[in-house]
Amino acid sequence: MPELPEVQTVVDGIKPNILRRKVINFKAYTNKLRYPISRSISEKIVGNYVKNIYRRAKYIILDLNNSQSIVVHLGMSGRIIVLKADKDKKLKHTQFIIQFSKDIELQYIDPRKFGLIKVIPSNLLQESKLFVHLGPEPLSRLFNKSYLKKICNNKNTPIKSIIMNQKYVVGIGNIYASESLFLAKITPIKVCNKLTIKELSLLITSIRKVLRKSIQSGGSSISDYAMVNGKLGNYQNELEVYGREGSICREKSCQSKILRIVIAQRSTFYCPVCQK
DNA sequence: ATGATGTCCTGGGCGC
DNA sequence: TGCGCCCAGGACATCA
Repeated sequence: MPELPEVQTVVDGIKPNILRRKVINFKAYTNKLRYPISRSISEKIVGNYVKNIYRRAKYIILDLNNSQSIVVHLGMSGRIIVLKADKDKKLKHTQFIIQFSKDIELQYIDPRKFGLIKVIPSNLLQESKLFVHLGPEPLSRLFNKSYLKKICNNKNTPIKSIIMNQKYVVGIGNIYASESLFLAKITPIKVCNKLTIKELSLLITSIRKVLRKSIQSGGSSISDYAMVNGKLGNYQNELEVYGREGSICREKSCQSKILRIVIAQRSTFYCPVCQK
């Protein structure tokens, strides 16, 4: 499911519900997501209130007043919903619940169990194993053409693999990689050291445009993603190439069909006419 | 060291 | 209706 726009939508959605609320209970319904769920989570978080909520890459971070941070990743199929905690009722595939004061709770729903939850001291987050290899945020100035050019210069990897690699730039997954490359009119198999600085610059602005637009739409609801109130995002209706294999390209006067190929084991969609 | 491949896990959709 | 197969938005470990 969740790439940067979806994670940002979750963060924006839970923020007004739990900011300054106190954690009063933590319950896990599985002992393992991507990693084992530590038994000490409860004692590290219960009784403390939420000071700040933000996103880094595809991680959701809740800073607590005791200098601990709750880190959540949604993996492929993770969702978070905000509920009134009146009935202690777990939904299908809920893997953990965090209860807050004033009867608010977060339920983490994840059928495939590829997500994670970890509590890490706030001041050690950046150097933690989860964060230390992360590249710049795509919406920040650190992600610019000279930076990207340097990365691309001595590699013959397809450009799509570069922009999906969290080491080089974070937040872009399979959907938005295809969408950004379409907007930039660059074919996803193009070897990255063949791209000119101009093309890379256009790719950067395209990535930003696609991500910003999707955030405004509440993300893409494909299969199981929804916003924290259960409403669907809308960006799935805006997708130009992702999931449109065999359909006609939407670019004016282009009659080509959208193709699907596999790059690094992942489905990749593009227009063979518009993208060079 | 880098890039390609396999793997964690479950469910939905399809063809037979 | 049921079974088996393929596919899925992520990210790591492992191997060449």
